[in-house]
Amino acid sequence: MSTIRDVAKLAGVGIGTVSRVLSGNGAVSSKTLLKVNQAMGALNFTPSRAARSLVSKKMNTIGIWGTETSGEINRRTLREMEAELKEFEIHLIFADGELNSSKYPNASRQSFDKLINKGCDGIIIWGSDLPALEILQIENEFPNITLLNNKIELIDDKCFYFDHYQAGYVCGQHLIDKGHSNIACITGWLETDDGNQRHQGFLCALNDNNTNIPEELIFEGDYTYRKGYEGALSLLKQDKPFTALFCGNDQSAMSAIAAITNKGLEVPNDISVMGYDDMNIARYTSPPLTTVRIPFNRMAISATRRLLNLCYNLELNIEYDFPIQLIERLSVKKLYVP
Amino acid sequence: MSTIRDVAKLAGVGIGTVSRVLSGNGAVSSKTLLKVNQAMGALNFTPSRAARSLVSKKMNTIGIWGTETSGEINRRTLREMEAELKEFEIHLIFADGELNSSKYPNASRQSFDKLINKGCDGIIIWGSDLPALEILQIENEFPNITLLNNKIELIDDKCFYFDHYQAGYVCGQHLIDKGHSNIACITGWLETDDGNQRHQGFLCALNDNNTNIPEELIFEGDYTYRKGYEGALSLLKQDKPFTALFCGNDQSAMSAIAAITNKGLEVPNDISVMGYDDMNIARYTSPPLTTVRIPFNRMAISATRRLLNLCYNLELNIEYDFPIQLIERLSVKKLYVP
DNA sequence: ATTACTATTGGAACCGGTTCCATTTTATGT
DNA sequence: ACATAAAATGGAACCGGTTCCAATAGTAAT
Repeated sequence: MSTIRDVAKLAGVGIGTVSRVLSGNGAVSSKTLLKVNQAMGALNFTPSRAARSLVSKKMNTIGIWGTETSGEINRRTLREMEAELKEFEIHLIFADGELNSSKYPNASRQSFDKLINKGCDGIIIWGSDLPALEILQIENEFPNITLLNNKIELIDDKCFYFDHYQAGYVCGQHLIDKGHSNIACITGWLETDDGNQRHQGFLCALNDNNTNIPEELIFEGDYTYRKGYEGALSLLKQDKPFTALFCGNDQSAMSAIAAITNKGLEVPNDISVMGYDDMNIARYTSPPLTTVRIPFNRMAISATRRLLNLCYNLELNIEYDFPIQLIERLSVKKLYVP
Repeated sequence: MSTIRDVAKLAGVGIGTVSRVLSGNGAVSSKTLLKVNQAMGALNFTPSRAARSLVSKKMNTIGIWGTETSGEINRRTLREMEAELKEFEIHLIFADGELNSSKYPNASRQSFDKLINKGCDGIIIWGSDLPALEILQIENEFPNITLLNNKIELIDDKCFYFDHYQAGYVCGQHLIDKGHSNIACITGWLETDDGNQRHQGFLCALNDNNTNIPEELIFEGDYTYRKGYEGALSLLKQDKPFTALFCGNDQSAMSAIAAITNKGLEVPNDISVMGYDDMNIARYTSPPLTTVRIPFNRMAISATRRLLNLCYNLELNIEYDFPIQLIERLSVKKLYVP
């Protein structure tokens, strides 16, 4: 609990000098530097975050806002962000994601206001829970934000997103390339932008290959295990047979596989299944899951760094381009086409 | 950005009065109360966390330390803790769990010191990564800690753990009750206390029923999908046939099922598999997973509340007893015993 | 009306840093 | 050696709250 004044007294210098040593800014002679460092060591001195924040008007804390902070992928990502911030002694806090803006129209603004005012220096908005207009308003009065997995043209330099449209296209094309023409799908959550994009990209790939997918074989999911399971059962009940199923994420793909298997059918012999995300478990399912890998960590790191640059006038490196990767395993089978 | 002095000026009162209104402590006449509240509203005043922390010497932040902050179960739990803390406007931060004390002998102490000194008012130590002795030392100079999923006799009132021994016993007994006598297992991570306990409890149940499990049918896992998969393959390669497999957690159970299925065997007809944790996905696997549910959320909430009580002199309700729940699904089959 | 006591109120001092300026010390040039 | 510029240093003032005490207003009792 020693203060800068204790250090100054022990070292026989003024408090300004100690402060200079701490920040490394002003000029300090090597002799005094040594004295001060010794004193700090002897007193086990650590500067008070609170006092620093009070004068610097920086909380050295950034917040994350959004409901997408669940899911295995996202947790892995949070870890990476933590690591990135630790170096700068910045804290990461969550800004409750339960407040869904559609359910509580004003809740999001309120929780933002709280954060913005005194809680943290910047916010990473994860996902597209908030309407673009609202985000733009927020950005206007509070420019220290960064978007992760969301895209708004007007503030493109603060957006770190992935081309889900293209990835969806790759998935569709892959199933076509494997000889499938009767294809079903369980979409992601279509109320989110990325869920929509990957679905559109997927449909476009089919269309470009003169394959069309009947309405009955499109099941609207929401990324959960539950909808994956129910979706597969529902699709199987339709009259239209299909040989391949594209799912909006790995979770629904996994439970869809379970449903198919429980119905006595075999993956991939009867039905090929393709996922999206490449979760850890994807390689340990039965059969191992063909999926597409999103470089989520790199996106998150860049979003974090951009925010650090904004908040603390740093110039950390950032990337905006995130290539996808098709991961072929065994859940998609090549159809023999006569 | 308005301060308490701005509010005082606008309301025509002294700063002390505003402070009294803020804290709700001192006596304030209803007239002034109204004036001050109006002024605060007009200025959109929010008190500065930094200034408050500086004088109160509380950071209004608590930390989580431990490698166990991964895994679906744990993430769900973190959410609950967040919610609990939000009410008190306390922030939750992570104290890097990568620093494994065995890998970096001093790293844990160092990162603790940092946190303790100025970072946060209390710490929840999650899991048993740190040796008990070290925890006791820490507790000695820094009493604001709480243990989650770890037990140390001397500070039992700060420990919130689950009786994994008993749960392991229940699992063993369940397999026995279902008529199995040739049982294999893929353990959890035996270097952790809870992994060990559930294994011992499991063995004890078998032993109490005059069933013994040969060395070759015990595969030492580590909770990962990978070890579950490899473990199942390795066990199948042994010469000893078995009809049931107990896994240290759901993740390894799931990948074990995948391995068994990939080898052309059927769960539960050829081999019954039992998990441990009851992850979300457990009911959507094929077959749905028989497992045991740990009331982790409730444990975490109590650990959090206990810490709040310690740090901020509150008296929130706490519970210490956490019953388990056997969740029977379809991955364990009743054997016909002649 | 006066006294005695209680309820309100204002604001100085403080928490532990940073900033900035006046002052002192040291270095450089002639 | 002396003038002068440059480097190093000390500490007051400040950030925005809380705490505490002296001062003032209000109330009841005599």
